[in-house]
Amino acid sequence: MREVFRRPRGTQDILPDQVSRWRTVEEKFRHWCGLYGYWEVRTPAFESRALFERTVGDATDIVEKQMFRVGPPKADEGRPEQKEKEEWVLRPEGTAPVARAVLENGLLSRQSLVKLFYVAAIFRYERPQAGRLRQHHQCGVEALGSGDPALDAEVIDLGWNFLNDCHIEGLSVFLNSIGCLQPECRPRYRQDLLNYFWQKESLLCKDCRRRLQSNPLRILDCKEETCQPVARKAPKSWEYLCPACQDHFSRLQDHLSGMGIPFEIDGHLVRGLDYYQRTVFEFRHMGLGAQNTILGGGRYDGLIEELGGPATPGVGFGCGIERVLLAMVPTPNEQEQSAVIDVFVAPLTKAAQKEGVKLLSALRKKKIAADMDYSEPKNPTGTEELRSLKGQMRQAHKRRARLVIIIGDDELTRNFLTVRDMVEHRQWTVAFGDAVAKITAYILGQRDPSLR
RNA sequence: GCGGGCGUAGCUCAGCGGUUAGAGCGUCAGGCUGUGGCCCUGAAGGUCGCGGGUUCGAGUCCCGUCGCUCGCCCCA
Repeated sequence: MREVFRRPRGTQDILPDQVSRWRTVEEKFRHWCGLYGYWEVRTPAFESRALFERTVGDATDIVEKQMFRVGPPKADEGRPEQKEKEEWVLRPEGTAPVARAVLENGLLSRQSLVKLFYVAAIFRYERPQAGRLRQHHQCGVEALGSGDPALDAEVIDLGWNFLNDCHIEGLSVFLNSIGCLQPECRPRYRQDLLNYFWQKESLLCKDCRRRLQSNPLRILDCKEETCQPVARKAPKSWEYLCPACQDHFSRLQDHLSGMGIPFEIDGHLVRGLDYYQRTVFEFRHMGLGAQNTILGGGRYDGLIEELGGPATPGVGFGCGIERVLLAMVPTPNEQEQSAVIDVFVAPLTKAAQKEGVKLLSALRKKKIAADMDYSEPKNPTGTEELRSLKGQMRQAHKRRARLVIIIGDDELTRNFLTVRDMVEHRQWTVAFGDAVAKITAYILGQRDPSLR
């Protein structure tokens, strides 16, 4: 094979036979969001690099090495008069852009609680593997303006119902609280954790030693064999929660229990993004391989403030659509959803094709799904021949057309059309003049038998 | 950034170091005049990812390279 253009590493072409699966997931998500009172928002695919540095955290992997940079065109690159000193990146996550949009457009000055959802492409420069791509798609929700744990519960409940509606089996909910920024809460915990890990430094992997400086909470999460036992015996975050965080956490658990959502406390669940406070959660699916988190989220009460707005609490989650698709049990009829058409027009000569094309257009205007064969004759010069009737009938059958309209010399000279019902194996003729009306009526009658 | 596996037709894959590299599916055409599903026949389609090496001889062995894939890291 000659050299061809290939899609960029870690991206996917979603071909027609897969698109229906995507649409069902997206439609289910929109449906559930609607029931919970969330409104769709769409933000740009790229944002200021600083937005993510500030919110996600500049010591996180995402900011350190996973952001795709986008810049001005080559011709503009070195120009002194170029004003854009700002750096732009493809969005590596969904929450910060939504928070930015809420703040920038003053949505919270119109109402005290803003509930939004999004479906968006997310970009991260990583080595692809099963369930991990450089461009993936997330559907997510963000609820800003309330710190009530009932709102945390609502968000989790929404995710839970959505994923169950997608027929995902073997889903587990993991929950934790990483406290708040009050001195007696996370900072105190962090300090004790640091003391503990420094004592065990020799037992830690080299990444974790680095994390001692940058992000000690993440050591809890390390999968390295040597770090695991150390992490397991580390102080637990919930033992350090300040009274307010403790109350929040236990009320959330009450709500979830009341909603009948099974969950498990995971003291090692910290999540990689800096903006989280208090609640963090993940929905994991067994049997997805290494990347088994389908949905993840938490509370981010300091985020809006960090962006220069008023102190505003918020909760949300992001859910990986590709991972949902991997986890969904495929329903049998899902594969055979090739487009079914109502009418296939089969002209036998170029003269007949002129009539056929007119008929096609007229039928489609009547909302009848119609098509014909466009394959070019093998001998384009001279002959009047199109594809043989047999060939066209085969096409019609493959397209699962209900009716085939045959137009040949007989039809042309005597002003009628031959109509064949491919299901009932019957055929009849119709005068040219009322062909469109008759065919339309027949198809509508087939679709809804009560019209017959 | 680091490991493992794999690159043969559009797709899924056979192919013990030895002639002109195969199958199934798909595509196209035919099976007497203008009629579909099944069946039968035939055709098109491959520089065996690329480059080097070993050998009388390489799709097959070795090295490199690129790509894909799985895993580590991290995350959805």
